[in-house]
Amino acid sequence: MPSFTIGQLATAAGVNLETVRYYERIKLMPLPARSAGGRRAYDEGHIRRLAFIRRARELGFGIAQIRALLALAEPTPAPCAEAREIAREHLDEVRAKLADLVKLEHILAETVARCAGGSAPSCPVLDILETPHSP
Amino acid sequence: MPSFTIGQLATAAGVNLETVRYYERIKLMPLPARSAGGRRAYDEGHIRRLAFIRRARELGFGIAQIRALLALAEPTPAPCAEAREIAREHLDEVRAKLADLVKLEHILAETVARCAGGSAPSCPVLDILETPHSP
DNA sequence: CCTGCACCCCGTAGCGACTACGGGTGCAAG
DNA sequence: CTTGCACCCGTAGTCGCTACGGGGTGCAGG
Repeated sequence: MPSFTIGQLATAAGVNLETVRYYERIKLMPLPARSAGGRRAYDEGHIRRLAFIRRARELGFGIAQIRALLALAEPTPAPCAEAREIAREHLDEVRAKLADLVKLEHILAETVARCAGGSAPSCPVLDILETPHSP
Repeated sequence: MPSFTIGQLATAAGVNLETVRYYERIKLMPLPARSAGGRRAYDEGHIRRLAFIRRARELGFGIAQIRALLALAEPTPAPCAEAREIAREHLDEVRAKLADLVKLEHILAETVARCAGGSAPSCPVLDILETPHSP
């Protein structure tokens, strides 16, 4: 039975060590066994769970969503519809953010481009900030 | 000499009242005059400054960047080049986020689409998260 | 005049998702 | 045995607000 320290677990899953302790505090990771000296002892199950969490975070899922996904991953009977629903909601959020960011990119790019001409009497960057609502 | 309460200022600039007090605490907004009863008394200059801040926040500038932009906006002959530089850096950040979000959208959309077929033996959503085993 | 109400005062704590700090301890190599 | 790293723990800081609670102020209606 191979056992891992928190540092080994963190490295294996590609997560900051402090973050592992944080996940333990918020009960996203279970309390592991302890060595004689009081150190956390993890197994491969923990590594897989933490890797799952890390991947989900990379994909922008929130902690609450990850909790739900982990709960679905546990029991066997077809949770696919529920998992899809969580992912679909998240996708909607991502698309909304994306749309906002695209608009923002246009405004900023245009403003910066207008600035490139040299020393105008007034600065387009400051101008756009002094003007209420999008041009 | 028209004078405004904090509530009027907040409404005029389209900002939450508590946010105005927060901006005062972090010295983004100056300490205003006070009425006999101890209430904050603002003028149009404050409204313009707060509106500028709000617009910059809408465009995703951070507080530190806004501080820099406000410093540039204050002296009369605005050094346009410096303002452009701040905006250009911010644009780079926005574009980086945008690129990440686009990738994310693809992965999620594809995953959710694969799920739509009905009750598959394994769930694509959980699969992509690299299905771990019981915790 | 008095009451009721909206508005304002202030300090503090909470959000999400970590990250950092500081002082103390376990363990293995030299 | 001693060095030095990895780990232990609790707490506080990050960003940009938002909420809460227990008061005080100012003004209109009765």
